[in-house]
Amino acid sequence: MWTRRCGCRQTSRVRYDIQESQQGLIAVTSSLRKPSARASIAEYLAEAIFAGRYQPGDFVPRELDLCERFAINRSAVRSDLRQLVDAGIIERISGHGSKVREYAEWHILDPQVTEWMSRYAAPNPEIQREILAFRLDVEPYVAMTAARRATARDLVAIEEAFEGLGQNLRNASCAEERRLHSECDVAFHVAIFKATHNIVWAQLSHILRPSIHLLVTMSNEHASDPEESLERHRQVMESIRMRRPKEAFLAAQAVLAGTAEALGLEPGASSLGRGFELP
Amino acid sequence: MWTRRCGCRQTSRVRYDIQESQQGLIAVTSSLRKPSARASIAEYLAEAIFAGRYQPGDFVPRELDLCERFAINRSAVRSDLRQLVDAGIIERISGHGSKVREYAEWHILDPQVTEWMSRYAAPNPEIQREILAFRLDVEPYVAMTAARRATARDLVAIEEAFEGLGQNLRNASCAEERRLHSECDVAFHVAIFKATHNIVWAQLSHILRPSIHLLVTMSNEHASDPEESLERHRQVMESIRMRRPKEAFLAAQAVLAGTAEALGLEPGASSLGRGFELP
DNA sequence: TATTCGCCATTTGTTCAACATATACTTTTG
DNA sequence: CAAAAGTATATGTTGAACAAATGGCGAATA
Repeated sequence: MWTRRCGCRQTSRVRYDIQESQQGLIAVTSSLRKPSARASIAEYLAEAIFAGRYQPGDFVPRELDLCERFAINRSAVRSDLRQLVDAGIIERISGHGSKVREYAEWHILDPQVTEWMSRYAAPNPEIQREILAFRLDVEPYVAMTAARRATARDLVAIEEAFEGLGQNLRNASCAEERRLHSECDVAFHVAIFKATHNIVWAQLSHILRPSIHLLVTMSNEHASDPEESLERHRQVMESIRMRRPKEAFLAAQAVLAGTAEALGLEPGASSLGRGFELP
Repeated sequence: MWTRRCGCRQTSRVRYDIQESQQGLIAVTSSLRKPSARASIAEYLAEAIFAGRYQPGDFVPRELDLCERFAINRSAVRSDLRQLVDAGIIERISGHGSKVREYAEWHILDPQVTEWMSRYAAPNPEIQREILAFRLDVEPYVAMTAARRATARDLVAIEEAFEGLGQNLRNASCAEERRLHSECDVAFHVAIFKATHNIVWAQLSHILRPSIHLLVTMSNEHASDPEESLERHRQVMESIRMRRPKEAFLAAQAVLAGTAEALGLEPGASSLGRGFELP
């Protein structure tokens, strides 16, 4: 007779719910309420990997173990693992296991990956610094382009985000307020990328998310003048509205200057910015 | 009794091999030799979608149909469809079908997607033009950055690609030669992106593939002077070697100028290039 | 007549079972 | 001692059945 090794009975499901919460997992769905919305293994593993509990070269638990831990069948586990493979995060070696790939091989431009990065923030600081360096490179130019091409509709999006930025600025104490502020910050920059009316730039806006999120988190500690930051954002917005590309370039640089410092990156290291006499 | 609706016998498998080849599919593996390397449904659908046979809003065949056509089981089909979902190309609607998403929603920065784009080329020309516009925006700056940061090892990669570019330049008649030339062209530009030593830029190098591929295809018709193009590439390489950022910027612009014209994009439209007095 | 409710067909989502294949380690045998 | 054979363990593939979601059709109803 073949003894079951994967499928789990309802009893064991409850058992694992408890077991996992002791290990500090992300919230496992209250399985009794809505059994359809199953806990995503991809989500769990992404969190674990981004947090560094599994590092490049490590092997994540094998399929059958994940089946047990999450009281789920193998097909579902494999489906979720597939997502990590498509994201370039893990590599499946037949007959051996699933290995975490090197950071450089991750598809960090994939929206799903950037979402994980912002959600489970502070992945390895190295990638964060790379992304911020990239932002320092391109954002001034993106703002400049937006100043040339932005339509009225684009301005609406930018302005709405800016308004939200101002409203959620005051009481940065509560967590919810901070989250909203972060959202608006992201929305503001994304709206500018979209205003370039180029599909590549627009998609690149996704990679801002993690670094902006990290920045908002850090700015709580360093606590630079929020009023000043808001004013700098306003400068960017106004320059775009007035169709003044050069001013937009400078204003965007100013916005990033402070944030770069907070992360220990000097603005002068910008690869695109140097070598030019600014207009 | 439950009648089988998905799984197919070996007989039906042969049947579909023939049927599909009549429709001009990509080569279906000679199923008798190596049954392990199964025909990828993802590959087939990607080709069909990129070729425009399924357009945004259309529904691709349902799972069971794909099972039949490719003589494969449903799990495999679902696994492959998952890949297209992760690429943002299709959207699965429970109980309805799998719909092709709008071009703007595709994850065109995903390496897998860019590979499909270059392989099955000529997706919608719109995206191609967007990508080239993006290249016009950033490549000069990337070359400039590379000129500052390139190591000796980076130069080796750049030079090797350049050598291959020269060797496969002469007889552009045969398809294999053209393919090699295209490969080297990609390798050359990718090496420069890598030389920036920024993970984001390095990954962005993937999006070169489709536009370079298209360019090589078109250059067969327009037939601009290949010697001249090679010389321009050499200029970029030398500028990077000599650590002359400004020259690298200009040389890269020159390389792209001709290619832009071939695609009906004026270099002056570059969003990053304008507004500055070049050094 | 128009509208809403509920049934039904279709299609994707989940689960379970069994076997095939690839890889690493171990044991056997020359 | 080394090469070959075998074994343990993991992922890969296949097949079957059921569950859930969606859309459309039709009947009951205001």
